[in-house]
Amino acid sequence: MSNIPKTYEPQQFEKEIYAAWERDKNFHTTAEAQGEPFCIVIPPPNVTGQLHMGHALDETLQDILIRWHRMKGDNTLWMPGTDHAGIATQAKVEESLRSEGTNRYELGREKFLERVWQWKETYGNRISYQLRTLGSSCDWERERFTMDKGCSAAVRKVFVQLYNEGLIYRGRRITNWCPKCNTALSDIEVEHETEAGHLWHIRYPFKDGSGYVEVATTRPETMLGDTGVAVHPDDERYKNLVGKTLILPLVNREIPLFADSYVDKNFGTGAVKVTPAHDPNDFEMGLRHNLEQVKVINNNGTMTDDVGKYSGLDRYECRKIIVDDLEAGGYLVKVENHEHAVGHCHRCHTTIEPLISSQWFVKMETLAAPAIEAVKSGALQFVPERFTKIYINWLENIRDWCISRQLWWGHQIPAWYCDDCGEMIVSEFDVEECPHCHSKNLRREEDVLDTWFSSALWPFSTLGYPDDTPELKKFYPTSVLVTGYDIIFFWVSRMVMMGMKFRGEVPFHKVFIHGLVRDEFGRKMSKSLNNGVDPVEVIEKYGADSLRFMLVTGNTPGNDLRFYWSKVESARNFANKIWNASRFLLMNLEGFDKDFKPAREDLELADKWILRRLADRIENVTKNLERFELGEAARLLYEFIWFEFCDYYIELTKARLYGSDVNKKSTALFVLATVLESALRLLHPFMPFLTEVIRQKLPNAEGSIMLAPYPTTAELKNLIAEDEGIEDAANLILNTVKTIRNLKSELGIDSRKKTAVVLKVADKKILSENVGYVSALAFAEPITFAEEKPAHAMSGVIEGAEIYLPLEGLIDTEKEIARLTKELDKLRKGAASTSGKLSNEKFLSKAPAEVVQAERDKLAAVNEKISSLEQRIKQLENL
RNA sequence: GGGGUUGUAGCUCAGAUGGUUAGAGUGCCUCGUUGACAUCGAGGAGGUCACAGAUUCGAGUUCUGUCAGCCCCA
Repeated sequence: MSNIPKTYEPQQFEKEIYAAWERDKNFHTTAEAQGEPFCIVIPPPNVTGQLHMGHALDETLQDILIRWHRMKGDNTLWMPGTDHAGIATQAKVEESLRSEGTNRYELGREKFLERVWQWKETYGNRISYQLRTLGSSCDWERERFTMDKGCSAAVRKVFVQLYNEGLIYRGRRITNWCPKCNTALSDIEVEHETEAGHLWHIRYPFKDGSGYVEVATTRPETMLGDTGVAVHPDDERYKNLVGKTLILPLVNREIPLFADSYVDKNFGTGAVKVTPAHDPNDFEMGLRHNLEQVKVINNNGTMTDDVGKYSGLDRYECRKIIVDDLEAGGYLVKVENHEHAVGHCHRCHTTIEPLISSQWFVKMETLAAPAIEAVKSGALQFVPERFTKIYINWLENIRDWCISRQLWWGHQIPAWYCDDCGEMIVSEFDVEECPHCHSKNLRREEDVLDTWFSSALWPFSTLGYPDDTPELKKFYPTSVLVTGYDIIFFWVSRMVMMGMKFRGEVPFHKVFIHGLVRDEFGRKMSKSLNNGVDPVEVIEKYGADSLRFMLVTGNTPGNDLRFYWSKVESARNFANKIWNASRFLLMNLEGFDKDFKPAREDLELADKWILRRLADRIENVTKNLERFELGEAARLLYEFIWFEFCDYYIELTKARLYGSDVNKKSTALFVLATVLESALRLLHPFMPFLTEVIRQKLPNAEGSIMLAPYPTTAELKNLIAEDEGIEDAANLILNTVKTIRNLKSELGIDSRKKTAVVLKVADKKILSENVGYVSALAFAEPITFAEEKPAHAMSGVIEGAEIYLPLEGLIDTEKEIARLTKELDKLRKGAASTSGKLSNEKFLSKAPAEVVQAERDKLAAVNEKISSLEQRIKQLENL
């Protein structure tokens, strides 16, 4: 049996291990395979993007669930793939064109798309390969892309059906326009931020010269497009004035003063200028009151040609000049400071301009209803549950979804316009001839769909839809969706709506929500701050296992976490610990019989104890995995492996390993190997590489660990005896050890220096049978048993034993008395609180019997310790 | 304005369904390298669980309010 190198160097094996898994098709499954289906579809990363910490977290959580289920024996499928990310990808290619001194319009649509596909080919695989370095066990043979043939077919089919049912419509509406990205955006792609602005109060004179109305606005430049002034119908100040005509300053347009209950009487002057072409609320009012829509701002954020001297000015430049002109004309009453929410493009952060244009929309209300019901009925569950409310609240207040984008990279909308008869044809298949007038002068709609439209179909398009494939039958609905809370609206809700609509079932049963990975100061990692930590760099330095373990520990579902290099180091140290414990075992296994099986009666207390602890961990790790408490599961494994297995159990086997009794040595080795091997399997979903490498070296462990069964307590049935008292005995021994260590430290004795110990115990059985354990862990030798308290000695009292370090000459009696008195005070306080409870009638009558009994036991034990200490102190005082 | 969330050791965070002496990692202090590991071992200091009420025999945990931070929506 070969051993492993002295230090843990993940760089030496991670790539190789992954390649072997992939080569052996360990990630692949089929619809026909055995087992309960368990399926996760990956949240597709941007095809031309690169791995960031958010992906690393998302992937790690998914891979843990996937590997666990695969080991459990489920038919486990992790569907990988990437997203075409319309705006982001197009922006990158446009940027590269700009550096070449050209642009997409010069190139033309076809050539431009060729360039994007080229771009995708060049960078498109980078993200997939980076996911591999994390250890993600995706079924790569099934990798998909939102613009591949299948996904495109799904998009077309869905679009056409929704259109035919009247759920998709085209309309001239006011939409959020990004002047920089040069496209319309949906409502949720707009981020509102509070900005310090101004409120300009402007006089609008009546045509008949009978005075004026004062309006207040945050955007004076839009006044050029005003076609009315509105007041609240109940506003006494204006009641008699409604219906009169105003003259728009600077423009001299005649506009009506009208009443509409939308107006807030308490805001500004109670009179609001109405610009139907540049404000969504004004647009609605304009429709209600038949107001003209005068567009004064272009798509690129400059003023239109129809506004005289202001034409061509940038919108903010124009604002300044308008204000100056108003002031010069005597129209400006006052300017107030005013904070207000301003919409920004979530991609480029440019201030959004609401503009009227022809766009495509999805009618949401009928689609939202089943998606709400799915959650209310429990068919779909959020983990943690609190996100349910956010989801429902959003769906209940949903507005129609603007799905058209003025981009070229994406799914081009399957609609054609007949230039001869004006007919619009929406069709799943390309159209050559107008079905109405048979003209061939057809123009295809130039707009593409919002990227999220195709992502919304992801859970079934990747499984084969629109074809009715075996995979779709087997794996839909998928089991869990793992994603960040930031895309519940963008993605999760839309998948549920589309899933309900086109499959009649939820796309996934559970949505496991995680938070964001922040930098060490708690800031979002972002390009503009340049504070992102590259996971690839972390993997290169510390290994994927360490990164994964760091990401999953110390975190609860739905909460953000901070990235600290020290946390990665700590995870790496854990890996190193496992590595060295394994190395120790492998070293000792050399030359020993692999097939040795101990008889149950050969097992010592330590063996029984560690096997019990293992069984306990198997149970609790599994329970926490089931509850999606992955951090808690990881913590339990950390504690078990480091503290119980390494710090105690390994130390306790050394006497046998270095002794001459072959049977004893073999027994110890067997238990060591058994426990380590189980622990590796338990840990494998979290740290896949390390566990694989080590397990391959262990005897009786065949094949890849990722295909081995996940540990169950049933495996240990033959080893774990039902004898009572193991836990108590172990506690007595470990407490004795801790006390001796403590006393030695108090005396400044080197922890490894052998020291004589005297024990005074009522029941000698456990300690005398296992005195070797105490000796090994506490470096105590010789250990003797006494009936009397030795006079010159440091002492410690625990439940069931008194411990003495008889070190005449080293003991300062005064100090020792002081130390024991302090200890005594502490115990008395504890006893007082316990007996207080026990003398409380209400406690005795209302608390459950076992709680009362526990308190009684506690008091008895404390009292025993107290009297022992009191005697000891008296004894010392009489010296 | 509505909703959510967080407030526990110097720092970062765990603490299901109320009952532990409130834990871990990291940092700090003391000591320790001949037999797995200094990426380590032994010991230690460090907490009015934001604040105020309420419920309860019993509250870090439940409820109400206050304060502070963060997020989402309007």
